[in-house]
Amino acid sequence: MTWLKIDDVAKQTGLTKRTVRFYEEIGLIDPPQRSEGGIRLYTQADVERLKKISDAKEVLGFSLQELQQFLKISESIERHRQGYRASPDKTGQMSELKQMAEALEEQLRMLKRKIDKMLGFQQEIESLYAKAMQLLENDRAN
Amino acid sequence: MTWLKIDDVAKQTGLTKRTVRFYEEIGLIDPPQRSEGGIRLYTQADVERLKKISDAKEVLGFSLQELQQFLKISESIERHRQGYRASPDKTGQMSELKQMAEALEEQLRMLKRKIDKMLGFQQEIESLYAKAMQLLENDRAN
DNA sequence: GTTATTGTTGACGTAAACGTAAACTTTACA
DNA sequence: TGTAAAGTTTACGTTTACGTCAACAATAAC
Repeated sequence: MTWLKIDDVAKQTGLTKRTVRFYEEIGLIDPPQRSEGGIRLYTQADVERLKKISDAKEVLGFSLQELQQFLKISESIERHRQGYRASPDKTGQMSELKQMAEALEEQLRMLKRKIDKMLGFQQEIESLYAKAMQLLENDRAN
Repeated sequence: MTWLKIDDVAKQTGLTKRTVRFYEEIGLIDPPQRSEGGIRLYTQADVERLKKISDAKEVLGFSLQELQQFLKISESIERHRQGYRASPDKTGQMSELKQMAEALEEQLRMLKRKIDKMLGFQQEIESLYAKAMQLLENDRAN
């Protein structure tokens, strides 16, 4: 296992060291391993998770709170899947799962709306770009 | 011409009255007409512009500064098109236009990247949703 | 083995994007 | 025409998401 220190992580993710520590502070990522002296040691998996978080934040426009929510949902479903929490509380699990499913449906609706609007903007920008090019060509013709 | 007051605008756009005034304050929208007594009077066009701004902010994740930049580009191109600024400074106009075109290309690249990542997330969420449904069905079978 | 890096924990600072409260004016309407 | 509702400005408050010291500890490099 090859360990990474916070500066490597920062370089690989594009986040700052401060941000990485901050994400740990607010519980967005689990506290990583530590060296004897107390220095944070990350794995490549940690880096991937951070990359994903960074992407999700940038692309989906999620706040860090929403991201926490979303990550909790994913993990909860994975946990259910792996049979963890074979708790006696069947009914509780069921209603929990239903809530997750509803939340996911909501996310999907949101995403689709956003993608649609993005495609709309893309069209618009392309049209603007075409107009700009046309103007430039007209000028060139003189 | 039928005038709208700020509360109507707020309701139509989904923004708050404070936000509408704030956008005016920072120059994101032009100051609207005023009544004799000094009350802001908006047109439907103002509402549409605000809706667009709101969409762009939400969907593109632009900061208000970036939005200003973007709006300036659109307007600048429209102005060029309509022959406004038939200024004697040909060369200046050209290089301005070139800059706009480059900025637009940059925006397009960014948009495409975002759309791609969004589609990726959509896949992922759909897969999560499928897993959740499967779990629910398994439970139902008991 | 001693410096130069790099890391750690506080703690306070800050920019963006509004929210909120106060004090006052303008409109709407019964 | 008087009063409630809606609007205005001014100004300070708040939340989010980090940035930026400072003071000290641990590693790395020579």
